[in-house]
Formats: sequence, C-alpha cells, structure tokens
Amino acid sequence: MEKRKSFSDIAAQLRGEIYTGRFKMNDRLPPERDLAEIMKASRGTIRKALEQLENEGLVGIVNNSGTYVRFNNKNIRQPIFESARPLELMDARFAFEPHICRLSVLNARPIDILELSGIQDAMETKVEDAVAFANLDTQFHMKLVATTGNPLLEWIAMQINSVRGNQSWTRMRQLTLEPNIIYKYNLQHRQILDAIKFREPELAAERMKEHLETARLSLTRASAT
Amino acid sequence: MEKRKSFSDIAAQLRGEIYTGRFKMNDRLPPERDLAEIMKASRGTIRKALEQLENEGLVGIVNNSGTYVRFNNKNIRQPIFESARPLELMDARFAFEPHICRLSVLNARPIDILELSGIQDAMETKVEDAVAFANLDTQFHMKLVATTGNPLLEWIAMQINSVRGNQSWTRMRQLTLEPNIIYKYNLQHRQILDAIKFREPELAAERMKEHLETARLSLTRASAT
DNA sequence: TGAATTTGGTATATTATTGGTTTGTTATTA
DNA sequence: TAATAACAAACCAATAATATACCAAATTCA
Repeated sequence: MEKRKSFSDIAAQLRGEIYTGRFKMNDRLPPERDLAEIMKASRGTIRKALEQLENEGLVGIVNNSGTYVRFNNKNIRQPIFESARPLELMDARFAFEPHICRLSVLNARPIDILELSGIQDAMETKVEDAVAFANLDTQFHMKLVATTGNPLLEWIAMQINSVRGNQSWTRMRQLTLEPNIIYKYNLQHRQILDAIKFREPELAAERMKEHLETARLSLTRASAT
Repeated sequence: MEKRKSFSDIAAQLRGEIYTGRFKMNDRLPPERDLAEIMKASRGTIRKALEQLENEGLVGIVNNSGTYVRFNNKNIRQPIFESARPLELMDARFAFEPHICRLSVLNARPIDILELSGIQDAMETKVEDAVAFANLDTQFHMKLVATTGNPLLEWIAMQINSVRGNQSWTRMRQLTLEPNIIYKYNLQHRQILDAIKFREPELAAERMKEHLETARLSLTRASAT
C-alpha cells in the first residue's frame, strides 16, 4: 500500500535535488508527465509543486519548452550545522553556557525562574523517555538563554540548538541518554537552577561546567563503542 | 507496559521538534491520525496538544488541509544585525573568548602562534590609527578562534564579528579607541599571547577576561558622555 | 514545406485524505 | 468512590490529489 504524496512533499524532494546539485544550474527538469511517473504522483500535483518552486525562485517554467533550474548551489554555502561534529558542539557549549548562567543570575526575573522550574519538574518525570527528555532539555537551555535578555546570545543559542535537531544527533541521543544518565542530568540541572535562584553567578557557572563535563564524558564513552 | 501520555507531554515534544528545526517553517505536520500512531497517543490527545500549540502561535491548523509550522527560527537572525547593541555584543564576547583562549592553548600549532605574533606586531605600530588598529584587532580575534580548529566556533565568531559592521558600533569605535586605550589593549593582547605560548589555558582565559573588562569599561565610559 | 510529436496550460469529474465533531468506554487521580 | 482525562470508533464536510481529455505553441523530422 503506497502513501499518497502531497505537492509539498514533491516540492521538498525536488528542492533537495537542486540544492545538492543533482539538478544543476540551467538544467532542464524532465517534462511534467515524466516527473509524474518518476515520482509516482499525478501531473496536477507535480505542477503545483513546480509552481511553488518557481515562486521560491528555484526554477523557471517556460511554456512549451520546459522547467529550468535557476539556482546555483555554488553560491550557497552549506550551513555549518550540517557538518558539525558532537565534540565540536560540546566545545561551543563549554564556551557559552557557563557565562549564560552568570548573566541569567544577573537578569532573570522571578517569573523566569518559575518557568524554568516548571520545565525542570517536567524533565524529572521523564527519566525513562529519552526523546521527551531531550526536547525538554532543549527548552530548558533556550529558556535559560532567554532570561539573559540578550537577543544576540539567544540567536547564537538557537544556532547551536539547530545542530542538535539534526538527524545524526537523534542516534547519538539514543546511545547516551540512558535512565541513569538522565537521572544525573536532572540532579545537575536542579543544582544549576538553585544557584540561579540564590543569585550565585560563579556557583551557577561552575555547576554548568560540571554538567557539561558529564555530558562530554558520556559522549566520548558512547562514541568509543 | 507503556505509560499513558498527557496532551501537554505531546505538546512539549512537538514544541521541541519545532524549536530544534526538525519541523521547519511552513512545513505541514503529519496528519493527526498519523501523529497519533507515531507518538503512541489517541487522536483526541494529539488534537488537544495541537490546539495548545496553535494558541502559542507555533502552528496554524487549517481545516481539511493540515497543521502548519508558523515559527521560523531564522527570523530571529534579522533583528540581530539591525539592533544588536555594543553592550550585548560585549556579553557575547565575554561568554566566548575566554574559553576560546583555553582551546587555543590546547590546539594551536607553532605556526599559528607565529601568525598571531605577526598580527600583534602590526597592531603595536598602529597606536595612532584607530581604524587600522580595529581591523587588525578583528583579524587577531578571528585568527585566535581559527587556532581552535573548530569550524563551528569559527562560524559563530564570524557571525558575532559581522555585528560590528553596523553603524552604532563604528561610531562607538571612534569614541573609545584613543591612543592610550590602544596602548593598553596592546599590552593585554601581548599578555594573552604569551599565556598561549607558554601553554597556560587558565591564565590565558583570565587575561582575556581582564582585556574584555577593560573594553567594556571604556565602552560604558564612552556611552556616558 | 507540412504533418507528427512534444511541451506547458487548462478544465472536469472522481476518489482519497484531512480536520471537526459526537458518543461511549476505559484509565488515572483526588 | 467520584471526577477527570485519555482512548476508540464512527461519521461529516471541505479540500487535495487523481485520471483523463483537450488546447496552443514550439520543435522535430520526413
């Protein structure tokens, strides 16, 4: 039983072929009727997808002639996140997050700390669910950065986080996030949060460093297997 | 035996997927029935979760069509370069550069240190020329990051530096970079470089902090005028 | 030259899919 | 035990995808 494909699925697929250079600049795509057969969709769907790609400026449709690629993938650099390696990401977090804690102590409002506590409470119920925990963990760190009130830092954190959203990371998550590790993370998160509550900038930073050291250890241990 | 998942669990998980960019702007989420199967919950629960995300503005539900992501984590990029203020930038540098120094000590090759010394020598001849000094200063910090061998950090540093291109920063430079300040910066740069040469990570980090503290002071003093 | 073929553009009836809704049951919690 | 929340199954109406046919302009080729 084959699934029906929506026009945005088709668009996404063609977009990928163009970005990766499978279809190069000025290439003519196969005729709509052929594409329909190749991609197992009706011609109408193909047309809608191509129409969207034209609006995005990726292709140009010429009547009675064909659809041509209008995108040069040499001009666009692959985002750095695609190729970032786990330990490189850890170094970035080591650089950032301890100081984020200091700034959070200086700037966080009571309501921010309340929200962080809420996320923390939720995390502590997810010892057995790696996926749910990881998502909450992301929220926790994003919220932490937000409390600094510095949009530049927030933006950088988002870039770092988008690395973690990558597919290869989901596998790594499966390997590292065992219940006992999650338990330890929860303890450390709680300690960091307490340090922020009691307005101890250096203590918060120090505890974040310990937390990251734990994370790095479980990472290197996992990649050794 | 699997636990029953509440609608807020589902909402949190989807929220995470959107924040980390696994579901991108304008993507259509899988149909409610599919989500129910994927996330091991009933359709009613999925519906409640989606309803909440819609209230948060993260997604838009379109009748008879689908649920679409209405959150673009790249949108945050635009305001950054327009509105990042010098003191916000200083906080970002405070977060980053001390740790960069540590990593540089661990990874810099002799030839890297030689190049850094070259830039440093050039800077010391530019005590009277604020513009030339500022350019070399940028080079120095970029080269420093490059010695870590971590492309992710390098990329982030580049983003931070690009903020310096905006107008308020240029004006601020005019105000702060007086010869006696440049002289002090040169001393501090030299000390940082020495600490890296002698492979003292914490000393290098500490001296970078002092340097940034000096820079911040002259910044606040300038904006007070 | 001139007819056949190929191309995107358009129209229409049919089928499958999707969110919205209702009803009743089963687990969980206070 | 009573109240709340998740589950399950069925149905509705709007929408999207399909299948098919035909058009007009460009290209190909006898």
